[in-house]
Amino acid sequence: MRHQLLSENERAQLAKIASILRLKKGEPIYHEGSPAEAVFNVAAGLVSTYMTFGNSGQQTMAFLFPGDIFGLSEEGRYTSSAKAVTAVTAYKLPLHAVRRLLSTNADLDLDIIVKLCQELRQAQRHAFILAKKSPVTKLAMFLEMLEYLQIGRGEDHWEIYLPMSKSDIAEYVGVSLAALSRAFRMLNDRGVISCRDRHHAKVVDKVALERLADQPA
Amino acid sequence: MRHQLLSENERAQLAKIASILRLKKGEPIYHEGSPAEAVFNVAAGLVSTYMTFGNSGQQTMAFLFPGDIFGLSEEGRYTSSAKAVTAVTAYKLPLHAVRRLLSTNADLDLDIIVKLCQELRQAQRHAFILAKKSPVTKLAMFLEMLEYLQIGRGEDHWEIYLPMSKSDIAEYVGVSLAALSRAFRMLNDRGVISCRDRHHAKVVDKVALERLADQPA
DNA sequence: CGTTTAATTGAGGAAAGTCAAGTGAAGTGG
DNA sequence: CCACTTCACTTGACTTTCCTCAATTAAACG
Repeated sequence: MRHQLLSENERAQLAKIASILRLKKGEPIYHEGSPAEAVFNVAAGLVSTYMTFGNSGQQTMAFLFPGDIFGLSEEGRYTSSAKAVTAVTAYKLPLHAVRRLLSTNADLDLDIIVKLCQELRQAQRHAFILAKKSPVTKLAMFLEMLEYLQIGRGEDHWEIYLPMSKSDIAEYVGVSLAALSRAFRMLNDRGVISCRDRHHAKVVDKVALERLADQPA
Repeated sequence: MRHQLLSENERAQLAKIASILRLKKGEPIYHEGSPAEAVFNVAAGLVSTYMTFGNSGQQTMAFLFPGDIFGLSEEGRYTSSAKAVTAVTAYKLPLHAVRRLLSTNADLDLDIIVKLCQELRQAQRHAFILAKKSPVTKLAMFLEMLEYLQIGRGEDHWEIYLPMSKSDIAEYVGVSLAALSRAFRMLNDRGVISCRDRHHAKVVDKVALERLADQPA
């Protein structure tokens, strides 16, 4: 069994102070810069956090899967915006209640630290993807990352599940939608992956995928 | 007074279990994938963490200033390599001792959580820089980031101190050294910044710098 | 079944990367 | 104190590649 952030007991405690959110696809959760009143815990579906450029366009900062926590704030304000990528169920935990729980329940701290380390590594992985120049390399790394996370969640992994749209992926890896589309095509044509439909891709040639992901640029 | 990660009391406790490292410029500290035995705390100088590509070249993941902690590991192995960018003094804290301290000293947990949140935001900022396409925008964001950190450390900030070389910056923001050089030149020529020497830059036109940093691409 | 959204594909232009040569500064030893 | 070596950076010419824009096609949704 995989490592759970919270024990059953802890979950029960949190359930008392949490409210349940049910969100439709595309629905906003909070906006960058607005007062941070709560942290969230994804129960089902996919959430993304993103930062908007002053003018237009946006950079996706993270995808949050079931079990993930989001709602990081700085000086009482959210550092990024969040929205539901698919239909989402999430727990909303008021900050004051979380603080109270943290101060009385010492065991919780260690779990939180572990979770934060995971998120930190995740952010670094993301930075690593963004640093690459070639769309193909970015996509290869992204697919490997999703596969890795999927395994970590203990789900089936004979094929990779992609809950988000191609433009969502494009905004996460930092390329244009057109370039991402071409990258997908190239992986398909070369027999590296095989797409059953828009949301399911199977890795056919794992070695080739790794080789592409390890490219310097 | 700025927020300190550790109280004087906590510092004293840590001092007992820490060994002091003195490193020359360029000296390696640990290597990606090697067994993680300790975490480190920068006392003076500048450290960088980086990941190497299978073939050659490397991506700088973070710059660590005095007060920063580094040595993040996953499954007992360091997730990146670390080296001294300048001459460095650092405290080396054996993992077993840190664990013991954490389990007995509850106050420490909260400080660690705060610190991890800071690092997480930092990693996200880095990702944001890497996502930009224009070298000028990347450099502008990098300079703002350094200024911000410098203020956070409570140091003078009428000019920005750049301990690292231009190629170090280039590897952090993800552009070629040539492109970075051109970006510096352009900020200078347009009167946005003014470089006293290789390691000191003054922001002349803060508004223009912000405008450049806020560009979408 | 029609409408809206998502994705593909093509052509053209802008921009950064690479390569390579040259310049400047910093440190070294005589 | 000054040549000499080395390292850090600059600058130019050329090439590659991705982005932009736009026109189609395909898929999802009511």
